Amino acid sequence: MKKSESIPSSSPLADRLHSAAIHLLRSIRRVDEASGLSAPRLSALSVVVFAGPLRLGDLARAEQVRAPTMTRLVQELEKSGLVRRAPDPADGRAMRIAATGRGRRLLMEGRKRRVGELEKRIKALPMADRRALQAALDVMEALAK
Amino acid sequence: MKKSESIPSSSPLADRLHSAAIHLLRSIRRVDEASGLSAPRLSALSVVVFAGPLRLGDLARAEQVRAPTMTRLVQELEKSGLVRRAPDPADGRAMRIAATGRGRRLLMEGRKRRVGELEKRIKALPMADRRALQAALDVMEALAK
DNA sequence: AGAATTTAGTTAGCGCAGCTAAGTAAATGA
DNA sequence: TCATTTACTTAGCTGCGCTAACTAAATTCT
Repeated sequence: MKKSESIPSSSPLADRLHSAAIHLLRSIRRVDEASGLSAPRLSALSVVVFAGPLRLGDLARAEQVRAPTMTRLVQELEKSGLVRRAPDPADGRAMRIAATGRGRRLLMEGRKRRVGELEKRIKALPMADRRALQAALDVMEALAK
Repeated sequence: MKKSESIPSSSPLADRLHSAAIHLLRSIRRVDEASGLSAPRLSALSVVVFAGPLRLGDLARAEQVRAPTMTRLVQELEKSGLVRRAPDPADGRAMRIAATGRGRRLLMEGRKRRVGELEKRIKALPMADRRALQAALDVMEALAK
């Protein structure tokens, strides 16, 4: 999934989009590590921070992973003191996940670093390219369902 | 990294792009599995198919992974009969990786399936959205370096 | 030419993320 | 009330990424 010019024109859009997403994420991974959190943990933490306290199942759905996967992610985040788990007062089976102050802080810093790298590259782009990216984002988010 | 509307405007472009890439890939992963190959294997196979026979190191670089990772990926692809390894006649240390007929065939089918899902969603988009996506792709590929 | 260094790839072994299957406990409902 | 469903956890598997350490070939330097 590399050389887009060698891929015939049958479905190049989907193909290139897929490829671009893979390589974009791979190229950012290094920076992610600087925060001490992996991409999935950072992503989950981000949802907890921005989507407020929420149930584990909802978090799993938001992140498009199964419950056991999210259980483990949350356990690690909790061990690192970034997130707190409390029984849902309304439902004895459920757990409510909330960000701690430290979690909030670390996310912001991590986000700055991680996204800073991307941001740096984006800033180096001509305005037209930036606009193109901007315009495509809503579409991509919709595609990801 | 979910609700873009709750993220302040400091660096929303990079942030949203990152998030969109993550979720896009996650949403495609299921389909990928239908081919029997994981995303990394499919991606590597694709490079071998389209970028012709090439050395393992070059393949690793193209896929932005380290040599040992690529060694393992190639071993699995070879075990599945999708790829052939042969000593490089020009360099006794190097291995040349080439796709087999089966590899080529499977890639095409897999690509159709995998990308077919994306394609389906893309086809459902208004023309303007498709154009926006198209325009952003070159930019994204450049960003991924 | 011969020794030292560099380069290509492999092996070993680790951490982490995804999954399914199976279990517990609480909620729902017949 | 008893059965079923739902929410989460535990156990255990596969696979991908990495680094460190190794072998062997190529290259470089006397």
